[in-house]
Amino acid sequence: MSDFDPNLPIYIQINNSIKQAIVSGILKPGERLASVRERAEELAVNPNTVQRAYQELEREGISETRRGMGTYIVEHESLISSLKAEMAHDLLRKYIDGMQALGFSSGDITAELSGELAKPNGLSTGGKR
Amino acid sequence: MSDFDPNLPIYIQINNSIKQAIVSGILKPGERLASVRERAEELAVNPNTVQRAYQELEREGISETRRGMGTYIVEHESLISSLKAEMAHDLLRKYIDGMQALGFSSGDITAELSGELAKPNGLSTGGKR
Amino acid sequence: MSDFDPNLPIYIQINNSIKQAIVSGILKPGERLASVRERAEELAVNPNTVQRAYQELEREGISETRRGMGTYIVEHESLISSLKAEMAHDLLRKYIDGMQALGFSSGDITAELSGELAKPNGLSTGGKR
Amino acid sequence: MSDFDPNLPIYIQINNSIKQAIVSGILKPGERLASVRERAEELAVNPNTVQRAYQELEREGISETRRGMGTYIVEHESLISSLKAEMAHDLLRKYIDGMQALGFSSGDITAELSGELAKPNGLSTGGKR
DNA sequence: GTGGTCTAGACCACA
DNA sequence: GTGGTCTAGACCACA
Repeated sequence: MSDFDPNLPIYIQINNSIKQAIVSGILKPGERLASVRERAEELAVNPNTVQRAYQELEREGISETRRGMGTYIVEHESLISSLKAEMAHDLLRKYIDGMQALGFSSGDITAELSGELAKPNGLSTGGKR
Repeated sequence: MSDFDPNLPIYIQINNSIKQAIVSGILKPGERLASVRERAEELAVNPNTVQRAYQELEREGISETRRGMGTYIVEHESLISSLKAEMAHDLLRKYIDGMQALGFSSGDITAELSGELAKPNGLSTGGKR
Repeated sequence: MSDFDPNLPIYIQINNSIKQAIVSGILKPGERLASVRERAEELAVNPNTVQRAYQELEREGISETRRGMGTYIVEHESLISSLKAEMAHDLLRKYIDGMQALGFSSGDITAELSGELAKPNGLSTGGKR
Repeated sequence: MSDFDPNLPIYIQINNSIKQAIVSGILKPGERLASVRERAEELAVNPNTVQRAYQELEREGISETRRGMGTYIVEHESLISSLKAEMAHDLLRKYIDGMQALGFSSGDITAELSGELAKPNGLSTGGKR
């Protein structure tokens, strides 16, 4: 999984994937993130890049660094759930606004979604960009 | 309207907004785009940046330039409609994939959309990024 | 025939086509060229562009302007034949040098030519760019 | 070697020379190109101009860039050979079409080539444009 | 160091 | 006026 969108900074894409993992429960509050070096190797990316993603995460209050011990996801339960709501709302608005800019009505927007979800493999097409 | 997302190249954002305008009918096939210099001034951006957006557009077969006369949207009607389908599908997949990465089920995804569209001002919140 | 190579100035392409016409006998020494306006209309090009092509032609000693009468091909017979030799040599060197730069041997270069000329429609493929 | 044909965009000439180098085996698949800045200095040209040449190359599927590491020739062996065929055919058609436009017969065309190749220095006259 | 984007501004071919 | 190319040089993300 080292194919990044070249039009978006990689550190932002890494940061995002971590937030997704937290919100979806793959990473739990209090858990330790992979070390910068481990993660960099996995992603075939320079450690500086992972480092920057972790910094952003900390700035957002989602992780915290413990000297010599690594980076941990914050325990703050409500923060996680509000994060989920915020990210979902962001995705939703991007979808709705984008469709409306293309001239789709509310009915169209709902119909397109239903149609796509009804597809046999509706759950796993393409890649997230 | 000169606020660009700092995480995405400006020329891509300009290119995108033109495609939206075409698909939504604001710009019609055969019509002339604003000149590079005009548009650059409007957007408070360097002419080179607008030109790059126009170049991409031409590479995508959406516009054509007539020497000394300006840049025109191609007449090819079917191209416009396939462009609309492609852009809509892109938005849709980004929404679905994003939601699924957050752990939402198909039901949740539909419910969230309906809820948002039902809001009184459901048609014009936030900004398109 | 108004498809010009966008990477070469149009006036040079017009100038070239006139020289070809002279050398191939389509235009004869002493003959009058089409007026700037006529030619511009035929080529769907701005008169200034044709004008510039004619200027170049005169600079090369191939045509001369007679006030109020138009542009005429020079009578100088030897000039025409030397023009033919020069243009042919130019084409030839471009071909040979290009092929050699690609790593072809003299044998290859001859073989490729023979092969192409032996094709059924070997005399009229593609367009001159 | 910084003399460019003023009638052809410099970035196209640079792009061309790289393709020639690849096809003739001077540059091999997988190899790294000189950096934009290095090449710009060598050619006494602005870095932006070299970059544009590299971009075109990438668009043509001939090179790929690795973030922060440089630009590399693609490994795709067949692409190289088809590139060679395409460039040779282009040169050939330009020669044949040009000669025919001058009124030369197929016999003449072949004869001229043989004559030139038979010259003592037939392998290295003039400059490649 | 390496490529990507952007600005500021010049000059050219063409209309 | 209109797009195309080019220079000079800045700043950014990434290695």
